[in-house]
Amino acid sequence: MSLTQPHNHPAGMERSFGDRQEFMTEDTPASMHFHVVSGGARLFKSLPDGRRQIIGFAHKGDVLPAYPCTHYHYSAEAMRTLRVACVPAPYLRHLHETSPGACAASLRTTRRLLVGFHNRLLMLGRQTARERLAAFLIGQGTRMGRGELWPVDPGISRADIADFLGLTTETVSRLLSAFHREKLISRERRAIHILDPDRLRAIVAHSE
Amino acid sequence: MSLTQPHNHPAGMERSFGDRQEFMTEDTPASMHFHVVSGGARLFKSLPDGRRQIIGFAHKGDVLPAYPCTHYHYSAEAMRTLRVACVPAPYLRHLHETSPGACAASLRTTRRLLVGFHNRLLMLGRQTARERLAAFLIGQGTRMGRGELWPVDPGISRADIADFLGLTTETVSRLLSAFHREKLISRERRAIHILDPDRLRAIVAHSE
DNA sequence: CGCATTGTTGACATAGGTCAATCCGTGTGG
DNA sequence: CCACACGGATTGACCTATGTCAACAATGCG
Repeated sequence: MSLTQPHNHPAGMERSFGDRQEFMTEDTPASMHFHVVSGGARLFKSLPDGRRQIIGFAHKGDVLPAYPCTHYHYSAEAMRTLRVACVPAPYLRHLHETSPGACAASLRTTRRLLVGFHNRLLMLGRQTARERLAAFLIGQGTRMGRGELWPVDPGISRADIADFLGLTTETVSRLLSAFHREKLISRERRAIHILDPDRLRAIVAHSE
Repeated sequence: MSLTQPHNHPAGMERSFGDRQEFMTEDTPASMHFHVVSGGARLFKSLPDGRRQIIGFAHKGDVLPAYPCTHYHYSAEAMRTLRVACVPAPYLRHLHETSPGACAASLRTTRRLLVGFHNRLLMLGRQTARERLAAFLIGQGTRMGRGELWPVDPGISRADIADFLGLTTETVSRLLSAFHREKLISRERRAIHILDPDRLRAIVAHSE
């Protein structure tokens, strides 16, 4: 869901972007990795006719890598404001080629991402809208360590949720209302609070 | 679609499996990477009620890695017969920690996989059944180098295609019939031959 | 305070799923 | 060498989850 974790690398040139500013575009030659210093970004791919799929969100500490060093294979835009440090691709490449530790760390985080994508393929390919939304809420609203509950980032709009889950805003809205009626969540302003994580988890797993 | 490419590593113990034999299971402690020597395998995840999503196929030369070295995060079964070399996870880990070249190579192949998954998220989340099937046929039936056309592996059943694309066998069958009527493909026995790759590609891209 | 953007809700349309019958290819036994 | 049986594949009739279109409500910004 979020991207790779930081290595220690030199603070490259920093740049800031405003709300919805697209700072990296699919099929653009990729020469920089972006390390998020503050704020958030959405990463997405889109089809020529405008259909969009959100690949993930990036927050403070995440790195948006320039994968194969020719093109970015996804686009990214700032959510509200965003500050990133730019790490030149050749720098990281060189680091990987000389420091096994750094390379192994990148490999580990990349693999962790991969496992996340396996789950999302299952979700998008085989789960119902209800199951997907429950999975999303669990993923966003609980932090893995403790069993703590966080409100879902209010910077994430219904459209973002829809584009993340492969649904429409209307469906997301209706399901959120249903979850609310079932007392699984509460909504105040845009923030969503999880009330019953166990039942949500049950929805994800057994299609309740 | 297929997994990572080979490093040179010692020929570990080899094992063979018969048709549909599941040789690696989700949530099983993972201690081996499997390097495919011959035959093919399907990699998948499934839900408790039996819904299944095929993550990818592996062929000769591909490696099925034990990602985070605790559990496999997907299951795999043989398609027809399969022969694999087992590479102990600690061996590869050690190699990665000591040889930056080997580690960088793994990182590269893992990243290539990641890019493939980005595309599949877009496909599963936002493309129609028709577009998905066209994308699948293009992906299977053309090899990137030349513009050569291969028949789709007849070891891949309609159920496999459906589970790969997040559809049902009936839908796949109906669409194949439609493609046949439109002279985009021909079917002989189970093998599917691509007749008009350009038009198939057009379907993938602009939702024709 | 009023516009503009986002979210909610409803009525209706449809892509794709479900269930069921039939077909076809291959393998088997007589 | 043929009948028969079994597992896929195909096709059809029908159903439903989700999308589409449209009206309206709520938020938040200038």
